[in-house]
Amino acid sequence: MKRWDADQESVAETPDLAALAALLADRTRAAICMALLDGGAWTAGELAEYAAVAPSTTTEHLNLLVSGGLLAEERRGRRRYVRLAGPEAAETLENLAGLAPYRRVPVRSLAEANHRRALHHARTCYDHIAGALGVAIVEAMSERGLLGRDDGPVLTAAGAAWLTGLGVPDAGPPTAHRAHVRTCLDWTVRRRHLSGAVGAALYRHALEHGWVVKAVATRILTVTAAGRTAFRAQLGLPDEALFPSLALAPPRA
Amino acid sequence: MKRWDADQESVAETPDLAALAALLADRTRAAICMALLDGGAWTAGELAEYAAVAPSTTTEHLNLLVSGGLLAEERRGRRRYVRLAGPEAAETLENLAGLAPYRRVPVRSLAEANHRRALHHARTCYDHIAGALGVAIVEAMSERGLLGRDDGPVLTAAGAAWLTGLGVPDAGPPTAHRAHVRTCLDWTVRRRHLSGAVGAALYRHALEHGWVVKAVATRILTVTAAGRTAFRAQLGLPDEALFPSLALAPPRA
DNA sequence: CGGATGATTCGGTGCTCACCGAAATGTGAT
DNA sequence: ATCACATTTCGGTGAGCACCGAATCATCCG
Repeated sequence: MKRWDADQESVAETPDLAALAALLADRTRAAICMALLDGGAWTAGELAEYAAVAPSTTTEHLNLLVSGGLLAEERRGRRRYVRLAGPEAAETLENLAGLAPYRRVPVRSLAEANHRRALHHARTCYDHIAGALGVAIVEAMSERGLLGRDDGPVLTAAGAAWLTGLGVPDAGPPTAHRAHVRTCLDWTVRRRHLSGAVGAALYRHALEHGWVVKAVATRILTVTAAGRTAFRAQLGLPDEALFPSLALAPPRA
Repeated sequence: MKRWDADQESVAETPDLAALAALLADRTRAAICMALLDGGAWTAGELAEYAAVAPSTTTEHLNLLVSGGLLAEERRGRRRYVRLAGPEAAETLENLAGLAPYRRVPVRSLAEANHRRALHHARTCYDHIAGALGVAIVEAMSERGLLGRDDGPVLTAAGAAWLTGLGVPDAGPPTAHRAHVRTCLDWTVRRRHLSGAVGAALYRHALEHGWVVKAVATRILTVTAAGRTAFRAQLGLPDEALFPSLALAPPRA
């Protein structure tokens, strides 16, 4: 047990909030991170095109994000693949996005408008389901007593039974690093959707059973006919949550 | 139901992550927010002195933070009081701080060293208890089966019974806006402490029963003799969690 | 009514940083 | 070997912004 010595060179450690925030304070870097919320690995070139900046600029941004611990990289041949560093990074991004102000952006083409509508309807959020579909799932589960009331992140006994009945693996015993069940603010609908280990397990289940399919290179999810049947039978989801054409623009703030 | 029209001026909304992050990307503004994590209202002058910048500079920072929605202000006479806008803002800050890298800062005086040690030992985090004491509470509650295992934010039946036995108000039925029980990363100890509505209720209880007292103008909590007795009897907390002099520097990352 | 105090406005300064293009590096394919 | 392709390095440029001091405004106090 050492005592404090006034003459000794002495330092303490504080979390450098500003350093982390500075990583996201740039439009281009923020856009890169939002794109990576699909959970996949992108190459530097893909991100350069997506963000509409020169490849050299992208390199600099990726260097910052990787050394800041937000992104993980993997070099394969002449390619540089980057992805989000982990679930904590993803959830922090989502929560931040839910709290952030909205910005109006012009929609330039019909294709882009359709893309946006599909995103609002159903998409992946790192490793779970977001968008109107994700929000509807949480609300249906709450109504049916599968989740603790409202946004309280509690999986009830009935909820656990429902999951095992579906054949969803138990999400293990709650792991050391990941909260069992969690919700995060959905940035399109401004309501909560299911994340955490249970959210991830449910998404995996839906994929494996063909309830939804994921388009390559985007985060868009499409609900299949089988999926509609399953979501109606299991959770009584309304049509608004099952058909992209019925998804509306988010309510004004 | 309107159809999309290609010629119509058309906009969509995206969360402006960069705008929110830019608010925190500055050292001074980040320091201000961290200071306000004590949950209290500070005047502009106090923050100027705390952050070691000119009053005029502080004004500019506060304008940005308030109009960005992170801070709420209240003008009383010639004073400008600011506080965090709400629990969501506070929890976002805490989570961000937990994910942020550490920065070494020099400790210039014995007083500052003592201050730091006290902060590490026990402090308020907006409206609940953080520091070694807060972490010890979570761990003791987990060991005793009052909280769902590990960091899973589940309050067990035994936990609910324990709280009512203490006379802690039920934290209401889980409110619409606030998660019932939640944990957030403690930036001194890098482990989780209890937040959410239950964490807040527990802190209020401890204050009202004189288990802890809060020093004015800081976030430091001092455990009283009565508090030591109570924490030992109720949770079996070890002395390390009850005496500031035994609080050690955080382990190296 | 002064005089003190807290906060704000404004002009000006220096630094940081996002960006690009051109050239260079390294890897894969022919 | 040679060409194509993905990425990186580097120098330079321009814009944004954190900061201060001096002056001003508003409020409280004697």
